[in-house]
Amino acid sequence: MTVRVRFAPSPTGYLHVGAARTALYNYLFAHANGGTFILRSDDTDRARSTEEFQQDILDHMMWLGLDWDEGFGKGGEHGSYRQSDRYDRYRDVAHDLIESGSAYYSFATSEQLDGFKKAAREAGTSPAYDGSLEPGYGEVASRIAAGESAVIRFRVPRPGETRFSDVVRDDMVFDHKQVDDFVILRSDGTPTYHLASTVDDVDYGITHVIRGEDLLSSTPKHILLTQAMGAEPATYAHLSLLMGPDGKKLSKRHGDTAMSAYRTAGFLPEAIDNYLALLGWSVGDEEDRASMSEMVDRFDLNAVSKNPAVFDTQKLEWLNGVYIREMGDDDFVARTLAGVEDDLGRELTDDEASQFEAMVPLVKERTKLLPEVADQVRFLFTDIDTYDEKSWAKVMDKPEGPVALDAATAALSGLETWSTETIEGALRGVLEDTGLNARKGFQPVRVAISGSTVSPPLFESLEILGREESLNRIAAARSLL
RNA sequence: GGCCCCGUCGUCUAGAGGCCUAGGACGCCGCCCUCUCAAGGCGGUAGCGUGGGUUCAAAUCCCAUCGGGGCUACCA
Repeated sequence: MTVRVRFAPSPTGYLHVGAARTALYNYLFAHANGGTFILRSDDTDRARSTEEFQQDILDHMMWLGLDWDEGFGKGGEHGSYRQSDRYDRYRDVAHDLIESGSAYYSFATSEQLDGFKKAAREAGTSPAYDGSLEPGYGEVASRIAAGESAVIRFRVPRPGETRFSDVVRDDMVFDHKQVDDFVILRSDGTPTYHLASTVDDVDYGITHVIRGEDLLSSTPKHILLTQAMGAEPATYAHLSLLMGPDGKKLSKRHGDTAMSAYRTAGFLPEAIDNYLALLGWSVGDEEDRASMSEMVDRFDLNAVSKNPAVFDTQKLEWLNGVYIREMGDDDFVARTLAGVEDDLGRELTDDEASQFEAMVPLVKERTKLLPEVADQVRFLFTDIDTYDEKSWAKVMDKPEGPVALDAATAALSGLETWSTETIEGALRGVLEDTGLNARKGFQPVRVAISGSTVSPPLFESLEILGREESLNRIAAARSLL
């Protein structure tokens, strides 16, 4: 049997990190088993679905490298893979189900239903609607004939129970007393999620449904529906939910849940994929690092954890730093140059681009998030007209400030060749001459050329900045003392 | 309220009766390296929710309890 899995987000919001994790696990499972990963658009909630959300989901799936083999935007044997294009099919199924007695027209009003649920709650019994509020056969026929609108409900066989073996949760059993005669077709003729999703899973030959635990209690409905259609239910796997730092389901109020926020914050897709895999699965025995292909090789749905996982940004940042450090210099430039230019508000000249490239190895290991790059190299491309206040106070407004700058100027201006080695030699000489320790002797120079006590390594920075500019900056700072 | 799921360091996890005086990773703390900041190296901190069983032996099995979460829509 060829594995066919699907990720079926509703375009009612931006791609959420939790949804991205579900997509990733589907992707890993498909690839680990030589299967097909399908993307579907479950847009039956026409009021809340938008093209913008749909596009955001697509964009970020691609960005994360979660490319799909078949489905939305890519096509396949099953049309557009967009549910709103298949209303006729769902309606047909709903009516077939009425024919076969598995569903019925329901006239119960929401007031009646509320009363039913309230009574059940007070009595401490199951609040699941059992169809007991419906009119008799004859009346249904005449009311339909009279054109009265009704909803179509699935008739849950009672008594009874549905059993299934969930890949991550093992044996599950649901008493039908607890499951509603749920609506499959709304009064306006559009399908509900339960119907559309189940019909598609059947029609598309989905073999494994890997989704969030929030759908666990709906699974009996889907299985019952599938069986009523005369089909074999898929294998289900329900992933635990992602939690916020407060232990509650991860949501907007925990800050950023939209994948786009992480993208703009400067996270790498590789790092996010790796991190998301860690949330509910162990990538290796003593290692948390794994590339997509390594994850594909090792992925085992049975080994996925049942525990809900807290989304911890700190570890994500650490991983991001790891990936940045491992990136090739060229790749690093490609991914950060635009951000640097954006920060400057202009393009870099060829000479400046060379300076930037020279700085890359130094900057790479000091970067956790991409936008931090601009902060580190900005001093190369802009005049230092303001110095960081604390930095200035800490090293310049001290007796060693002018001493260090004067000595550095003397030592540096006499240099024949301007290189990291000669610069270091000259400045080390300053230490001996002035008796200052390295910290006191070097920090004033650092502030003079970069504006701050924190910068990339000093000697290299001086070399890259160039002799003339370096000496000018030291002189400018000195004149302020 | 009803039904369902889950419960190992602060966080993510390894652990499927003796290999566990519970391992790894992030974080945090300290030391080293060092021109700042990082990175790196070394060391440390911290956990089996609780109470009963079963067993020669339990983080691992059973029961109860407590705690957290999900669902309970003509949303998905």
